[in-house]
Amino acid sequence: MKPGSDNRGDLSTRARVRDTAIDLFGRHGFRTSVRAIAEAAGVSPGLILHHFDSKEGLRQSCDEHVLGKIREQKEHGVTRGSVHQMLSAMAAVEESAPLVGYALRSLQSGGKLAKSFIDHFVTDAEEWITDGVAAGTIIPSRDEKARARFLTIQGFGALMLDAALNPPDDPSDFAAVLHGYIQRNGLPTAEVYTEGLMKDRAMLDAYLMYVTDPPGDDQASGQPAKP
Amino acid sequence: MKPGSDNRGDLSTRARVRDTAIDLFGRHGFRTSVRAIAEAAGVSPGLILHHFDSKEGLRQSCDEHVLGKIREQKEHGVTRGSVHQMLSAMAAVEESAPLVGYALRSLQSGGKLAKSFIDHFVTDAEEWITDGVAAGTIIPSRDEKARARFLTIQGFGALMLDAALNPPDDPSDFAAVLHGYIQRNGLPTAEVYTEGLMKDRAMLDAYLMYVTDPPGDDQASGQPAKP
DNA sequence: ATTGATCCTGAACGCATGTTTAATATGCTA
DNA sequence: TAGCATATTAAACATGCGTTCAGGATCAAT
Repeated sequence: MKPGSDNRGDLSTRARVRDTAIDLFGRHGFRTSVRAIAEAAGVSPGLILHHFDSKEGLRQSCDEHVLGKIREQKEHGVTRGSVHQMLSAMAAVEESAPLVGYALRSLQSGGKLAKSFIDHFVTDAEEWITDGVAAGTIIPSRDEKARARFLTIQGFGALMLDAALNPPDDPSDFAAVLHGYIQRNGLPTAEVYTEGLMKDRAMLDAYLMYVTDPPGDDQASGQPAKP
Repeated sequence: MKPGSDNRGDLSTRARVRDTAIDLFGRHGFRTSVRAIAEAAGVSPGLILHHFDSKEGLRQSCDEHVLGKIREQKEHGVTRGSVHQMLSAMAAVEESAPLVGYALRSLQSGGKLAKSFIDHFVTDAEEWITDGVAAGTIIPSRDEKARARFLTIQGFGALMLDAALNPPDDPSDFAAVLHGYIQRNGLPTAEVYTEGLMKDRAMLDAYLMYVTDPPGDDQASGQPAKP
């Protein structure tokens, strides 16, 4: 039926528009205009809405494609381990760098892809944490799932905020962004995760007591979470 | 000279416009239109630009005011301690809750206020960490300044990302946002910070070796930063 | 070759936005 | 009171945006 697009699969104009959209959205955020995407892709603005119905439809297509590609990379066993390792590896591959940029942007705006994206990495974290605990290299937790999610959110959150505060010369060079982050925070990260932060159990005990016997909704209570 | 505004200090129309701007910017982000702010403040759109020259000028005035108020709160010694503790305390006070909202929004867009805001909290963190180390409750670091910054960025970053991923019923109720965050991540936070994450020093040693003898720019090197 | 579907374009529409402008109201000063 | 600077408004302006529309180009099928 469709003469040019569906049978030729992903090499079509539609795919090209989607890819340049991913690239520009990742580089300059989601406020990038349809016209700008059209010009970069060498098509007319009208065509984009012919293919994707609306700008929102275009974003949805981008979301799906990015998530699919990331899942694909995982299947191929590109990386195992930490968030930053995987992102570094992906950003280093020329082809998938735009995907990383797009994903990070979508994290910032917290859409549906953001949730899927994080869930994906949480699952990943759960796996290598379980392995680590079994191997005796990682301390077990009272709630492994909560810790995996926490570590993932903490990792991405710190990365995004650090990048926002220390914008590199070329914000679209995500390898450089990662590099800068590790340079600034590598040592404290390693320290805190292997040596801990608090010397006694006062904070942890306070929290455990807090959940067992929660006080009123006032803020004058114990000190549940520290930094 | 100015009959109504400057001598009467901060009770003027100009101040009212600024305050409602802070409130709306915090609630709905910086894309809030000048017209919306004008309507909420009960003035005409033109008046806002008469007082602040441009929307950017309005934002700058908001930035200065928010930063000043936060500094003021610190001077009065309202709170000491972690990011979440201080934010909780501020968000609980009806009057200063909008300031928290505005500050978090500005963190997200990473402007100039964001840097000042973070710097402020980093300084705060340095203080209570130094005290903690002196008191023997906090483990010393090889680079105290870097760790203070890291912990601050990690704390804010995790909070912002968590809030973006789990939007509460009323995103403008920042006390609720904080509460939700602590509920989800309080335990793992306490765990990781008092018990650590890694059981052996392999990761830390790998990083220390990494900075002493940095490899090429490939990602196939050691494992500098973990999650 | 004619048809019909799809791809694609260029111009236009409608809307929201930041900003400007001309005019009016207000209140201090002389 | 007269004058003048300031506060304030309502309307218009200019721009960029997402989107629509009418028509042309391209290609498979009859």
